[in-house]
Amino acid sequence: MESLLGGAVASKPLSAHQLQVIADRFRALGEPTRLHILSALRGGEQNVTQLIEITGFGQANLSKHLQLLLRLGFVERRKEGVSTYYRLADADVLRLCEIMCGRLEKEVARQRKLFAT
Amino acid sequence: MESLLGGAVASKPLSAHQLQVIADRFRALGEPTRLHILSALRGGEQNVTQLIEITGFGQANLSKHLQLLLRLGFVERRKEGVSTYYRLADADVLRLCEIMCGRLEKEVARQRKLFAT
DNA sequence: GCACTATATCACTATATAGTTATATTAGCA
DNA sequence: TGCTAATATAACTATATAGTGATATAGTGC
Repeated sequence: MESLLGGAVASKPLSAHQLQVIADRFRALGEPTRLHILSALRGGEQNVTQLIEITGFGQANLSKHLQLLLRLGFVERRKEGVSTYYRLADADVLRLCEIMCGRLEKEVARQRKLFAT
Repeated sequence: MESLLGGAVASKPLSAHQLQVIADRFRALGEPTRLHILSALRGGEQNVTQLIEITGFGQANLSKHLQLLLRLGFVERRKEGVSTYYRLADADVLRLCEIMCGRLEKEVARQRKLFAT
C-alpha cells in the first residue's frame, strides 16, 4: 500500500483528477460544522435527532453535511425503523486530526518560545 | 502529546474556535491547486518562477496560495536575492496524504469487490 | 387509509474564495 | 539614479457552498 503523494510516485506527477479527488476529501474535513459532527460520533453511533440535540445544528443543515460525509466515506449509517444511525466509518479521521492537532501544538510551542525571554 | 479530537478529550468537547482552527488547516489542503504546489515541493525547495513553470499556474494565483500555505505552516521560505525559495515545512503533509490515499485505495478495492462476480 | 415522526431534498440567500489583471514592492545591476 | 526582474498585493468577477425554511419521502401505529 503506497501513498500517491508520499511514496514511490515522486517521479509520477498526479493527474488533475487525482488531485481533485484527494482535495475533495480534505475539504470535507475543512468545515467546523462537519468536524463537530464527526467529533460527536466519537463516542459511538447517533441518530440524526440525537445529533441535532448534541450539536444544535439545524436538521436540514445537519442532514446535508451527513450526506456529504457519507458520500466521501467518512461515516457509515444504519437504518432502524424511521431513524438513521450514523457512525464513524473508521479511525482515519481520528488519525488525521491527531496529525493536525500535533501541528497546532508545535505551532503553539513555537509561539511560546518566541515570547519567552 | 495528545490529539484534541482523538485523545483523552473525548469528554471535553472542542470549542467553536478550536474547531475553526483545525478546519482551516484541512481546508488549506482541500484545493487541488495547493496540493499540486505541495506535490511540486516534494523533491525539494523551488522558487516561485520555478513553481510557475512546473505547475503552469498564474503568478499572482500561485503567490496567493503560497502565502496561505505559509501562514498555516505547511511551507517555509528562504529569500535569496530577489527570489523566494519555498519548501515543505515538514513531513506532515505527506503523512496526511498517505492516509487520504489509503482511504481511496480501500474505496477502490471495495468497488472492485462489488463488480467482481 | 390517515396521522405522526424522522430524515432527506429542494429552493433560496449570503458569504467565501479561486483565478485574473493591474499595480506595488523589493533586490540587483548598469 | 534609473532599469529590469522576481515576488507580493489589490481590486474585481465568477463560482461554490453553508445555512435556512419549506416540502417530499418513508416508516409506524391507529
